[in-house]
Amino acid sequence: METTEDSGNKSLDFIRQIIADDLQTGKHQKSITRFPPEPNGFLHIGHAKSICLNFGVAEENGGICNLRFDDTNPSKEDVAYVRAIQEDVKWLGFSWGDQVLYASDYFPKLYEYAVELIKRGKAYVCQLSPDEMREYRGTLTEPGKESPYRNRSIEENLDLFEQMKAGQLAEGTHVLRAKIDMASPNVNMRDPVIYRILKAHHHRTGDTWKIYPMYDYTHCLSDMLEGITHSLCTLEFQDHRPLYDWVLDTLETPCHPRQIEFARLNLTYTVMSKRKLLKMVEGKYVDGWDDPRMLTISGLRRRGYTPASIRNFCKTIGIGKSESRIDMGVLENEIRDDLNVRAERRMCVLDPVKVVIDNYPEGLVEEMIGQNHPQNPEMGERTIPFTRELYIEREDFMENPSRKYHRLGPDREVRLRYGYLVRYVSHVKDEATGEITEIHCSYDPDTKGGSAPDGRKVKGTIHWVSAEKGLPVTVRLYDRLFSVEDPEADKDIDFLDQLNPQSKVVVSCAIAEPSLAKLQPGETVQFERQGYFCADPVESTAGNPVFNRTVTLRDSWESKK
RNA sequence: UGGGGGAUGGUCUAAUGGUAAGGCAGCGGACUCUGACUCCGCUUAUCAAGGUUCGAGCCCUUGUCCCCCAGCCA
Repeated sequence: METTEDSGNKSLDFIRQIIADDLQTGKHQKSITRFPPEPNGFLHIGHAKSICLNFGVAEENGGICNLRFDDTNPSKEDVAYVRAIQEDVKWLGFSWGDQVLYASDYFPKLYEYAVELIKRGKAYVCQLSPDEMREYRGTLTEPGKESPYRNRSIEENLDLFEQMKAGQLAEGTHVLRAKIDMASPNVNMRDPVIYRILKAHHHRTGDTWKIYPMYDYTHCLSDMLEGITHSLCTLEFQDHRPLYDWVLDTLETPCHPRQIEFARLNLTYTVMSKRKLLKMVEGKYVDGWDDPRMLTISGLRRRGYTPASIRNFCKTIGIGKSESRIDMGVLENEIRDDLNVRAERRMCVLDPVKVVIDNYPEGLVEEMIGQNHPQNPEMGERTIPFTRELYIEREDFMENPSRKYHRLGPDREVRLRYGYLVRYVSHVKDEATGEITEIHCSYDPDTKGGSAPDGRKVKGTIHWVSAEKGLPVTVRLYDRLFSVEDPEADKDIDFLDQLNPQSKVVVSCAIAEPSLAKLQPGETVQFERQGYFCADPVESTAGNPVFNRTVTLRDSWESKK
């Protein structure tokens, strides 16, 4: 077996080096890896890291990466998850070998290996209760005690194991244990359970099996059976590596995959464990696994994140062995980068205030021309109807603007993007509320399209939508799901108490340029000055699209204020 | 107080005995029909103390702090 010790923390290079060495020495012809999710929940951004790593290194070395479901605990698993996981991996842009693999496909072989273990005197059936077993296991500082059932004869073990398999014994009464060392300083080696009785319906094998193998026993053998060369997993399995190796060594298997560990992903302002995500879904704290606020792959997809942005994110954070918490801003930067080049621009007013162009003819509709992308003429252009009454963003007008404010205000001239230069005339205010209800402007007919023939410049360009031709839309603005950087930092506070009440804001009076009516669900556009918005692929009302905000634009005005 | 890991700016990653580099964040500036994008500039780091060496983030010694492990979960 491999005895090489890890050194240093540069896991990716470490992994690459090991693989390169193994290939060069002829130990392996190509590298075969696997991505082994348990189908007990949806995949999240943390899995994406593992997916990119496993599929990535296989690709780099002309090998393949298997998709294998680690479905050894039927009580937690479901076919719905199996389906969703496959979709998510595909969507991320990866493909596995000829077929999807399942640990449950190996149940017969795994059983044979267990019998072999018993025959070699390396496993025994134990009747200690769970409580007793915990007692016998010892503690972190004290060695365990040997089970009174440890030295049964091979024949008796074989017979009992057969009875377990046949369903003749009750759940919790008997388990099969590896006979290793109850005094091992590594508690994982203190005669770990390798099979338990579970009379649950399995989503693939039905009621065939009454006993199910444990992870530690299953994983190494599954890897071996598939000819996996490098088995990449997260840090918490480091203590399990001796057991992984013990099973393969004891069984003298024809090949022996090498387990290498790396740190799992943590992000600020979110939680990552499936257990917690499940709690949020079941407790209806979110609308489902694909709620756009969730950092699940399907949530991110619905939110408008692209596969490329997630792959780039995984590349940029790297692989290491030290626990870290990546700033959410890194992920957000990746999606901005990607969407900036591919999303078409549109105008949409989220918080409208009416503007009347006093000197613009009533009833006239002019079709203005807007570039779909300011840096890429190949993306074409669209027309935008301009009318006497328009809406602009409420925050684009200020009664008493500071010198640094470049938008509309008393005595100011600004450009309506792709429209006209307009000058402030007056504004109307609701006496009772103090709210501005209407702004009157005059336009310069010589500035159609937005540029002045006399070459005069204006500092501000604002976006607008025709009041009469505009398309009402629903937009959902998302803030971070949690209000604190590390929702799990304080162990006395439940992470659910850290949920951010502002995490979802629905804007129903938004109005957008009419060209948005043609947008397909799932497509993303940039609402100029507002951010990137994805037409919700799940929810959409005919003629009144629902948009999820993917991410905001950076706004230096915000920081200058 | 057992075992296994880890520690480089605010954050993440690189530098394998030879000028501590890059991304994100931050700050300043240029440009701009998006206060976006783009471009330019700047601030900030080797856990500590010893040792080896011409030279140490890297090697050695001793500490400190952090994470994981006592499921019939994975």
